[in-house]
Amino acid sequence: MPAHAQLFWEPRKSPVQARSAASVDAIIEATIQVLLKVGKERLTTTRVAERAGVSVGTLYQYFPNKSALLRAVLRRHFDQVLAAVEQACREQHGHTVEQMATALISAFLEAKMREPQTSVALYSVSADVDGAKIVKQMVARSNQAIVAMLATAREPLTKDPQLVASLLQSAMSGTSRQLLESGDPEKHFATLRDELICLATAYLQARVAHDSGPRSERRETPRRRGKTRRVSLGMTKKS
Amino acid sequence: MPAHAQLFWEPRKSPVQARSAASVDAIIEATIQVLLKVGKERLTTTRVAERAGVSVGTLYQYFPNKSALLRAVLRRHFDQVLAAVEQACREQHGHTVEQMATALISAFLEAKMREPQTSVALYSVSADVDGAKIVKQMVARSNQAIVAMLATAREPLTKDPQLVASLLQSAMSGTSRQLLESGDPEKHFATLRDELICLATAYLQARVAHDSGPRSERRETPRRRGKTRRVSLGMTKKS
DNA sequence: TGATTAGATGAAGAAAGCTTCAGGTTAGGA
DNA sequence: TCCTAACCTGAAGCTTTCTTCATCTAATCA
Repeated sequence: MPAHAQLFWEPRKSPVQARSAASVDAIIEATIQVLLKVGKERLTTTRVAERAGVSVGTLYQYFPNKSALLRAVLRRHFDQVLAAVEQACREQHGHTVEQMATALISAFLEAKMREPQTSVALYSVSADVDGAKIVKQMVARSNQAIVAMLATAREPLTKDPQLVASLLQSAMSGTSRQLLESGDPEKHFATLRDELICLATAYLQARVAHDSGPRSERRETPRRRGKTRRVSLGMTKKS
Repeated sequence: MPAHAQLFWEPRKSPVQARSAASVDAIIEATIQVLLKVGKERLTTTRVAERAGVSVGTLYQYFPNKSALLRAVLRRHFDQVLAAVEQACREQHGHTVEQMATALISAFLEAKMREPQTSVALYSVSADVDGAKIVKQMVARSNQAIVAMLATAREPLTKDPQLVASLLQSAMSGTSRQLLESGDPEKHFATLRDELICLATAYLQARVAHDSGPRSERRETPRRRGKTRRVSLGMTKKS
């Protein structure tokens, strides 16, 4: 019985020597490569191991099972996107909602599109590993960042910031998914991004001061800039 | 060799007698029930068959394999949602964009939420069966309907209708997904729906010609409009 | 250098589920 | 009634992948 806490989840063993850390990384990298090469259906732990240049046994020394491995890959991916979003939000404190929308959406989409193939492949993986749970955590943190940013907007929001952030989030994920699965993400990237920015901006400006009318309030159309495209993903909190 | 065209895809055999037609339906129904009861991972063809009250052999008489069965279930689900969307779009011809947004979103969300559990479960199924392909077809048809509707709007669009429809679509799917996976869809339904309507309306109005003075019928809320800030991040797009 | 722990290996055990097919039933026309 | 086609049955073959574990090698430290 090993001494190190042997919890039955994620990393089975924590790297102590350098080589092991290298293995873990190689394994995760290999997983993505195998995924892209043979697809989710034919991704086996053995294949991943050999691609990583280690044996299956080694793989199982760091990941209790295939599922955990896949989850680790997912987490790493989302972490990268989240980091981009959080940074963008931080940088926009005190700006206008339009600037915020632009920065937020640009950062998000760009992060998601850094490796389109991978992003797409991970959608399918997500379903096999309760990815929804991971996504939920990420979305929660992402929402936090967005809410914090919106709170500092030049124009004060009239609506529950959580709700607004949630909608933005939904619109972003929806659009990015649509984009990624459109067959040729690169091609529509700029168009969709600009249109999404327009959408977000219009929405935010509709949720800014100018009265407390519940909704459906007729608002003058926001300044037009950028083009828009898709939407998706949402996150609700108890109001 | 059977006489009936034995193409190697979807329905393996077409019902001739009444009992077989009943079987097909029972099988699809059973699939959903098993899915909800034991989850995607433990859904087996045998289990589906016994739940449907037939034998596995019968199942395989109508579906070439498990995948095709799942695809059939997916299709049926999407068809229902699509039907709701198409009807709503048809009914809104000639109305204002706000009315359109309201009707479209209400119809879509309501259809998706008719059986929340099922909708959620199908997300995971989708990944195992190239659901993206099916979704793509559905989205295409849905987009058609939306574009056709927008073309008749009281306020003419200034942007590529396809693009606008696409964004709306993305925003809707994104939000509905968020809603469904939020743990308690019922609870946030109304809130998210209304907010999404606000978002869509704001967006559409931003994509409408604001200069055409002709009576626009909608005029309430003569609030002060213009503090439109100028801020322009490098975003100049060529129209 | 020797002892001890970390890390690596990979053949093989074990489990499962998909799919088939040879043969039995039922419906409906002649 | 008889016959044929449509339809149903379900045990078992077949394939495949996950995961283990006894054993070996490489570091680290005294």
